[in-house]
Amino acid sequence: MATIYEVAALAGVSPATVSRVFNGNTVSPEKQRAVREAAAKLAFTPNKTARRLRKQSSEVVALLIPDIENPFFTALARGVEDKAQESGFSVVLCNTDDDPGKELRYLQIAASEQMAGVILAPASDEADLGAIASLGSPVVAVDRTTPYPVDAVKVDNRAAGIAATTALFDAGHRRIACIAGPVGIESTEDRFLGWRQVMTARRAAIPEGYLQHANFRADGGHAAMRHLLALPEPPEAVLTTNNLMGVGALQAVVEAGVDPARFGLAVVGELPFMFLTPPAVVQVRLPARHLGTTAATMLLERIGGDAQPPRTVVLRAELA
Amino acid sequence: MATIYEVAALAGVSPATVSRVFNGNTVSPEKQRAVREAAAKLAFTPNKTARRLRKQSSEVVALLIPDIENPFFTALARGVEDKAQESGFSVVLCNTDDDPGKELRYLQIAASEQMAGVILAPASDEADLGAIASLGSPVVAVDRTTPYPVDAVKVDNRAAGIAATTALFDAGHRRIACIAGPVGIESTEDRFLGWRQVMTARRAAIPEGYLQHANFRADGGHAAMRHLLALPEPPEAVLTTNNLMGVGALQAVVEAGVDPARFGLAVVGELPFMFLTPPAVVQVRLPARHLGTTAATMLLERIGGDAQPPRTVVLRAELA
DNA sequence: CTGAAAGCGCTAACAC
DNA sequence: GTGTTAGCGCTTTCAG
Repeated sequence: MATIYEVAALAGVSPATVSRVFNGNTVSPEKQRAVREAAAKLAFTPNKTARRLRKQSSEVVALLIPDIENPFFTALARGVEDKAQESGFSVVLCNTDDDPGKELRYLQIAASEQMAGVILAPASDEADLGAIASLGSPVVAVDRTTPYPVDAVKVDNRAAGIAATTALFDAGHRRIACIAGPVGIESTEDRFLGWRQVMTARRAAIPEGYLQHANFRADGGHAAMRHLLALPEPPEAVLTTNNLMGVGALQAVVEAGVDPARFGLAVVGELPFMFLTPPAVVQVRLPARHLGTTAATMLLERIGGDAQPPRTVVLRAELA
Repeated sequence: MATIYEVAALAGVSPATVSRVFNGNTVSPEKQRAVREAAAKLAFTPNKTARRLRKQSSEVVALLIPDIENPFFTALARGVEDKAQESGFSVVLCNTDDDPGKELRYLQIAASEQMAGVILAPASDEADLGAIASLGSPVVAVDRTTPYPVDAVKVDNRAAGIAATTALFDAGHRRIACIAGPVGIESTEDRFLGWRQVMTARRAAIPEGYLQHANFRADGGHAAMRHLLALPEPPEAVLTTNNLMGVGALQAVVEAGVDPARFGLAVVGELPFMFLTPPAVVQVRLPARHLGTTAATMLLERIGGDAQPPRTVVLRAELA
């Protein structure tokens, strides 16, 4: 790897001039050319590490999400990467598994690698953004918000819950249960509130046991659905507040020998590669990728020096 | 962010000693303690950038894959991240979209960021590993191999094709078509060869048009399947050589009003979240995550100085 | 076992 | 417009 000094020597200029050429500063056309030629000859690539040490910042952002294998976060990640890439940024992927410890460790790495910024789907309200924030690196929260005054991009979860539940009503169902995520997680809580709002507005009873709190994964949805189906008066329809629980719930329905197309299953989120026909599951599509691009855009603006007060942008989910 | 000098001053030692403490070198217990205390008090985290500049290497590896939204690569990525994380490495995610240009650009970034290594699912045989290799950074190819003498982890694709086709035979099908990926891609080519081998061995005819080459995505599989179904003598079963084409093919089957459970569809790869019952699609599970952990393990060994000649490890796929 | 000092490659004042 | 120079924070000889 050639250095700026070797290029300078070959081009007959000073290192500073080489640096200027590669940073778009004013340099006379002749020297400009000489430098470029020399650089080409030596296959010179500026050493980003040295630059980073000097400038105290890099073209790398961290993306902290619970699990890249959740299709929702996969799409989100893709959106982030696309946008970052466009602006010459790289993104380092961090699976937190919703573990505050892992999250914290990654946040520290982000700081010590002087990453330019962080996009974070907080594992908990306790996410300690203090360290990274005090460092001056911008943070944007995605999918979930945090108590810290940082930018955020989220979905209108309440509306999503309402849309899904309404669709179930419109399909003729009345005895509608809800499989919600763990208590205390904002996104799922809001979706559940949407469900309850519709139920109340439509004067539908909510029998004992119709609200299930499950873990956020497929096994949680599966167990909850089995439980619901075993009730003395089982529901005729169910809303799950995220995609993975929907997967588990659907599995339980199928296993129970119930025709999923007759049972009313609605999920907030997408079940990728669904082939049941006619569409047996009501899905409220979350704009996952768009969430990612939006978050990345905001982060890049902050990195670019934008200093307006923290914004929260809310994206709408869409029934489909 | 406190520096090593501030810690040194507070602890009453030299910067070198602080460095030694944080690098596990021999330091007397008392100074050891003094340094740790001072570091804790100042919330000191070693600056990785400075260390990297000095040591000419980092704890970051690049992962270049076609598309994180392909569940196969999602799982692979998860495996890589898990393993890397275990050893204190971060991974930067790069979607090449099978575009050699993008691939090259990322490879250059990897070099100029002095990343410790690269895990690459090569977009093409032309992947220019020269630059990165000459830099001394290890590379391991994953899923697909390359002409360069680097480590590789792949699947026994021929066996996977054989297993899938055999399963179709065993289910009673004889007129079996194959939707293969683009020509020239090793993995898909081997799977297709597995199909042909079984067809020949079993003396099954391969009518005109029963071999379709499609792009690697769902729309490719969809179009190919429509084409097959429109044949004067359509096949009674079809093998697709990757997951996404399988998705498209299944969609086409369903759209054509054919019961997928009666039609014989086999795919090399996994269709995540399949709920058709009874299992309507033969799937040959690819050990995607394992591919990732294996690749990461090999890469880390190389980074650790392992200098044995390049190895290729072949993982088996499993029918399920 | 420990300290002093010399860089790693680059950028940003500061002079000219 | 261009060169000189002083670091960015760390690791690593080299002495002691």
